[in-house]
Parts: sequence; C-alpha cells; structure tokens
Amino acid sequence: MAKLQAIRGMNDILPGQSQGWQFLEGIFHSVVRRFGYQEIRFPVLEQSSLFQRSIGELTDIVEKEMYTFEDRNGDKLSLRPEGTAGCVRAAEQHGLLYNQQQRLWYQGPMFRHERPQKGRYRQFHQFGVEAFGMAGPDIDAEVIKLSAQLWRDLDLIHHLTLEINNIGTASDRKSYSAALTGYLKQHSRALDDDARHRMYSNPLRVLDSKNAQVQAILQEAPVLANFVSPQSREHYEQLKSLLADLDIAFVENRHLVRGLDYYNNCVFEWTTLELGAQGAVCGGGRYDGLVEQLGGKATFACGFAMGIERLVLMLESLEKIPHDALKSIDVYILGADPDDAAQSQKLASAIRQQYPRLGVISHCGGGKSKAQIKRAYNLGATAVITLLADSDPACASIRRLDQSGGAETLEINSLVEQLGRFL
RNA sequence: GUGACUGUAACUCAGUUGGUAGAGUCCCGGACUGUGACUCCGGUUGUCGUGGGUUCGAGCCCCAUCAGUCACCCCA
Repeated sequence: MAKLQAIRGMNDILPGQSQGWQFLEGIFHSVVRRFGYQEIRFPVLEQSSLFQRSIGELTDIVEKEMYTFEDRNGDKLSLRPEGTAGCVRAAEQHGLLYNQQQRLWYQGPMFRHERPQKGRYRQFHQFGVEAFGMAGPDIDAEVIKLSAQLWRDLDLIHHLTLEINNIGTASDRKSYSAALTGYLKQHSRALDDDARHRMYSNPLRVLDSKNAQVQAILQEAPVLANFVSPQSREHYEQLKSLLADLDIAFVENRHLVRGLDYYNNCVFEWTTLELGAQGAVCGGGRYDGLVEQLGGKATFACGFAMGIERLVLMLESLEKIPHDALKSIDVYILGADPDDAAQSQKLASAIRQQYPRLGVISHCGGGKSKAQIKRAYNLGATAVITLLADSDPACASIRRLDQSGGAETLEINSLVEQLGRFL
C-alpha cells in the first residue's frame, strides 16, 4: 500500500504548533467577547450557487479556485471558499436579519484550490466578524477597531499597516468601470494580456496590476474617487475622522479593491511585510447589497476575515507566542516502582481535583527516573514528585525543576494542600 | 494555472567521475554529577518520496508521478 499522505495544500497541525493556534484563538475569543459579538456556526458545504451569486461569477475564486462537485443527488455543491456568504445565508434563513441588528463572529476552515505557497494553503482557516443592520460609519469604525484590538493584544500592531479605500456603490463602480474601460481601450496596445482580458470582464481589477507598464498607464486613468456618490464620500470622510479619533493609523490606497464582488463603499486591508508575497492578513469592508442580492431584505452590513495561518506564521517568526502557552503540563509524578502505580494515579487525581487549571501527568511505563525527569522538563513541568515507598503515612518528595531549592518531603495530603508553594 | 529549486534515519544535513549508505541532534544504556540541561563511553534507527527506464551495477543519469519551498497570479 502506498504511503498515506495529506492532500496537497492541506496541513496537519501538530503538537508544538497547536499551542500557537490556541493562543491566537484565545485572544480572538476574548476580543469578540469584549465587543459583544456572538458566535455563529454554519456548514462547510453549501450550494455552489450561493457562492456564485455572492462572490461573483467572474472572480478568480469562483472561476477557478472552488472545490465544486455533485453529490449523490446530483446537487451542485461547493466547499466554502470564504465565510461571509454562508454567514449571510444562515442568518437570513433563520430570520436573524429581519429588522434587526446583529454582531456575529465565526471561525473555521475554508477551501480554495490554489497553488500552495507560504501563507497560502488549499485548506486554510479564517476568523471573521460580520455586523448587520447598521448604516455606519460608526460600525465600520467599530469593526476596524476590533481588529486593531486583536493586533494590540497579540503584540503585532507595530508590524501591520491599515489600508483603506472607498470603492463607492455598485452603480458608482458601474459608471466608473465604463470610463476606465474606455480609457484602457485607448491604451490597449501597451497593456499586458492579463489587463487586456480584464478591462472588459472586471476592469477594476486592472488597478492592482503589478506590471510596471500597466501601472504607468494607470497614472493618467480616471480615478474612482471622482465617480463616487456624495453620500459614499461623506460616509468615507466620517469613517476617516472616527479612525483618527480612535487613534488608529491608516493609509489611503486608491488602488485597493477587493477580490469579491459584494463589497461597497469603505473597504480595508491589514498588511504586513513579514510574510513575503502573502502580505494581506485581514481584509474586509461594507457589503450593503449582499443580503438583498441573496433574496433578503436590503440590510446594511460590514465585516472582515483574517487568515489564521498567516497570523500564526507571524506570531512564530516574531516570537510572540508567550512561553506559558508552550507549556503542556505543570506537575510530573515520577513512577519508580510498578507497585506505586495506583497511588501515583490517585495523587494525580487529587491534584487535578483541587487545582483544575494545572496539568498533571502520572508517569506510565518503565524507564529510568533520569529519563523521566528529562521528559518532565521537556513537557514544561514546573515540579516533579517522587512517591516514597514503604513510608507510613504515605509520603512523597517534591522539587522544582529549576535550580531554586532542593527536594522537600511531605505527607501526601499536605503535599496536595501546599502544592501552590512549589509552582 | 505558469516558473525555479528541493525530496537520503524522528529532526538538520553530507554522500566526491554511477559500485547495494554516513555525521550531528534526538532516543536508549552506562560513567560522572546530590535524581533533566555540561563532559565521557557504548547502542538502535533507513525499501535514499513513488513508479518506470538506461546500465553488469543507480541515492547519484533519463522519464513520469506525488509532495514541499519560493515567486508569478490571487487573496486571508
């Protein structure tokens, strides 16, 4: 039988890495809690049409990156490539959006069939936040502030830059697109194939071309900001002033566009220089048209999603995962004599009962005490306990694994009582 | 989807012009140390990613395939 291996671009997260994930998840949970957001969970699999209608038929995600297949009933299904569509579907289906405000968050795996690369995988994970029923710009600012709070708590704030832009309403973009296509047509001989193709299918995406020649031509191109309606512009100006009031630094990027069609007005992206080519760590914005587009009542909405793998990568390379998070246990009970097994397990139980936050391992299997102590040390234990055979009443010695202090022998009951002294 | 590079013990790697594999770490045992971390001695570990081909003979050459890395592209 051939060696079993994971599907390309789908990673196993092993002990040693999972601590970083848990640290990140813990902070995320704490932040959404402090902002009053509630968790929503929805399926990994949806009707393909949900994503086609929300993300957009002509986007790369839908055109060539979705995992799509027919199930046994012949229904066309897709693994979710992002969270917003499913979140809106679930919220709408259960009436959460009808004349209501909602602050929701989710977390989980997403799937995109791309060529794997650093910070880019076929199964990847996102945290996301979606706020419904609020016209903004105060809610826009809140959502951005929530993300900024995360960076602060993770100590990543100095490694991230907030970029914002106003992409106007769908109809603003429509008239702008027409103007842009008209301009690009005049210069089509100087464009690359990619841009020539896109100037018709999705002209806005030509804006973030990395081709220097294309960028040069864009210098003289019509500017989206000039096509944006006064209301959008007003909204955007208010958001900028709110961000300033909240001490959130940002840069305006006139070429920032989103790869998903449902966004409108204010969009933003947090980027880093730490991850090579995959600099975007978190992206989001408003999508006031999406709920209606999916068959609901027109509903204001905004949110963001962030890539967990990318954040974990940053935390690892910048060594931001606290030492405590890497410890897996606190106390290791050495097992010298097989006859002590029951007593060792009982002692472990007593400690776990009385100190619910401590991790305790009672040694199983043979091995020299020297090797056991080494194992305890490598697991991050603070103290080791040795049961003393033939003592009456039952006694054990305990000592810290760092160099402070020697072993101390105590009766077992008082050892449990006084354990705190040694940790 | 395109390109470049890579794939040898659990880990990091070496392997010279093709002649059926080595080092360090880890692990195990022992010495020393007032029970891990330093030092010394000894020991285990591999279908050399997979499948074909060339050859008397391939880890080293050729083809295919799978996977990884980085970049393009795209995005989180």
